[in-house]
Amino acid sequence: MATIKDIARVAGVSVTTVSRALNGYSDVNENTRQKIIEIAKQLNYSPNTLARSLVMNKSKTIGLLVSGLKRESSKDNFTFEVLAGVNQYVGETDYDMILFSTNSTKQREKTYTQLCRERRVDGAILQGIRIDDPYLQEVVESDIPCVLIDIPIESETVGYVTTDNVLGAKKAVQHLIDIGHKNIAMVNGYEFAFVSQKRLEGYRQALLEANLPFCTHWVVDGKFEEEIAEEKALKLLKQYPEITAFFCASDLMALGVINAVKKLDKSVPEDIAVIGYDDIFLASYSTPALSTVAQNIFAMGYEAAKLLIEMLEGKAKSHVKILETELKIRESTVKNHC
Amino acid sequence: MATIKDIARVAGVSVTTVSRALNGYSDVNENTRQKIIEIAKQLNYSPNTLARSLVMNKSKTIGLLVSGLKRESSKDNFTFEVLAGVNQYVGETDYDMILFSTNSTKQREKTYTQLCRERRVDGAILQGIRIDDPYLQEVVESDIPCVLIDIPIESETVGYVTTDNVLGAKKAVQHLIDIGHKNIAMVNGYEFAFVSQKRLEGYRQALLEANLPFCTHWVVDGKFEEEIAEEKALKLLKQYPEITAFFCASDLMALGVINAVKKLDKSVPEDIAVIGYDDIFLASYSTPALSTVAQNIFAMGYEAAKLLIEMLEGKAKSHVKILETELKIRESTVKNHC
DNA sequence: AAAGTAATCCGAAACGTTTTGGAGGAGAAG
DNA sequence: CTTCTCCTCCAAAACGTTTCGGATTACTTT
Repeated sequence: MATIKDIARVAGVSVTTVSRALNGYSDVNENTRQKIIEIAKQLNYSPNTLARSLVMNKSKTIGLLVSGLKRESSKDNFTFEVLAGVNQYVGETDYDMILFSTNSTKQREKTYTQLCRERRVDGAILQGIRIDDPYLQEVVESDIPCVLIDIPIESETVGYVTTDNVLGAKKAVQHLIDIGHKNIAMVNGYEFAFVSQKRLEGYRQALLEANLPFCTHWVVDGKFEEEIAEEKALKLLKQYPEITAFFCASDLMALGVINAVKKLDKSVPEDIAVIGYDDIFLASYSTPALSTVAQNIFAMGYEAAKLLIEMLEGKAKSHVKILETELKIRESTVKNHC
Repeated sequence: MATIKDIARVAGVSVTTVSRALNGYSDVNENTRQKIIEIAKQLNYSPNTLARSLVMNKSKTIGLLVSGLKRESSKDNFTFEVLAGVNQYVGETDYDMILFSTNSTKQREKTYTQLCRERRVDGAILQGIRIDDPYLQEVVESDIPCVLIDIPIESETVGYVTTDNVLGAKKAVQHLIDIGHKNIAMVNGYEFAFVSQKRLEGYRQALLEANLPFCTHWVVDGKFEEEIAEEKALKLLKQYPEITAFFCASDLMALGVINAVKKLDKSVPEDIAVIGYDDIFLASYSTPALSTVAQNIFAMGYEAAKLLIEMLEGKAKSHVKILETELKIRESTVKNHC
């Protein structure tokens, strides 16, 4: 493969000149530059990024660290959409993306930090990492610039992007209230999840502002899983028949709740209204079509990449980016006739 | 960041010895080795992959070239599952994966080959590239080892993985025949797609073996799109009311066909049976649940990565891998009572 | 005692770039 | 004629590794 040396030899100049010509420095004569470019083309020259990175001490590469890259995770394509978003922005720059995933058989006992350091990525984006993952601490404490998705940690080298979960939840619950519901239960995700805490807060706020009582017994954790949500909702409905609406912290769980309702021979939305969160693909296809709070996950990936690269280039004004959500009203919520 | 030199200095040996110690060569005393390893740990040493790659002339990196990494492609999560599969296998080795996508704004006018050469990937996997994409030719003609997904090209440096599309289609159509259908139409993808050609072949074989007529008017192209399939099916049903079953080259198109049937106030599967191809996530969730030919797309990614890395290490026996498909019978096909 | 062998180590070159600190020459200004 | 400035170029060092071809020492074998 042709190198800069080959070009230098053919052009009868030094490697320095070739390097500077190709990189657009001004201290090389325009004629020489053209000649060099021409020769480079003829020799089908591609610069060796490895060598360049080595000497420049930066690789123009960012790492995407995910943990949800398993077969099963295609149900909610959260991971995929983040990835697509990151990829989109990265493609608009001269950076490339390298993918690290934990679900590798742990035979290679390497931490994220080691992977990042070895591959000399300039920065990293972390997605799907649990808040209690020891690696999270490690990465955050290392000097590798990184941006987190849906985990609010901020420092000199760390930023994050998330959505306005409080407001999103609030809008959903307010919608339920608007259409006449007064007894609204919530199926949350799980206690330690940042988004769960925020969505609970939104739920609470909406109730309080409408002068409705907030009752902790009406809030259950569904662990973001369809089956668990179904089970919990079933219990709740049996115990508190006055409940007429559910706010769920994920669409998948909302589908579970709908199943529960059906099992009791009631129907959605006539007897019980259900609203989800996420706007996964399935939401618009299920029957009844699911009302939900849409998060633009693609945008989260995009913004995460943007933020990271801005940080790397030293032109990030802020280290956090909060995206908006959008209420999507479909068939699973409708005016309450009670 | 600590380098091999730092270790050498502290240990009082040469860099050569450190390198050889760390890489497990036998010509270094076990005591020295232990001391070196100890020091390496203390200094929190991580090898610089860039430098290593540069001198070894291989990067232990493979490139995944996809074209379908757009927001919209989350409907059929083909791309995602391939990626997950590739990632899975790669994670089991000491390789890493770097992602290239064409949907980058073309401001960076670089071809795949250039990207691969610049980043010095050892090999590449291509997915979602159209058979008439000029880059395909370029990559295949270059000396970069690569494996293609669903494109049957084979050479010294090129391999591919695909599923047995002829057999898959045949099984689907035979199933329709088994349950009593005689007038079976097909909605294919598009003419130049390799898989479309094969599935058509399977359709034809099944008909012939059952002594049913093969009629080209009953085969239409839906371009793998839901709406187009719906439209074409509508026309077909109006023109040939004797049709009682559809074999579709993708699940998405099958959903379109079901819509068409509904528009004519007929029902699936009672009036018209429909079978799809792919087994996308939606297939099992739609009503009626869609019978289909399942492809293990995750496995395709996995096997592609496996094949590529075997090729790179010179221990690939064959350059092609053909995976099996599985017929999944759900609600959209049922015994024909006509 | 000489020669051979095995174990352990090391110097230096190489990989392909970028960058630093000038060098050489031509023309302009004094 | 001398000095300055500008333009164009270059030699060499540096980045962090691996590897080739010995070199040294100690021990065995003749």
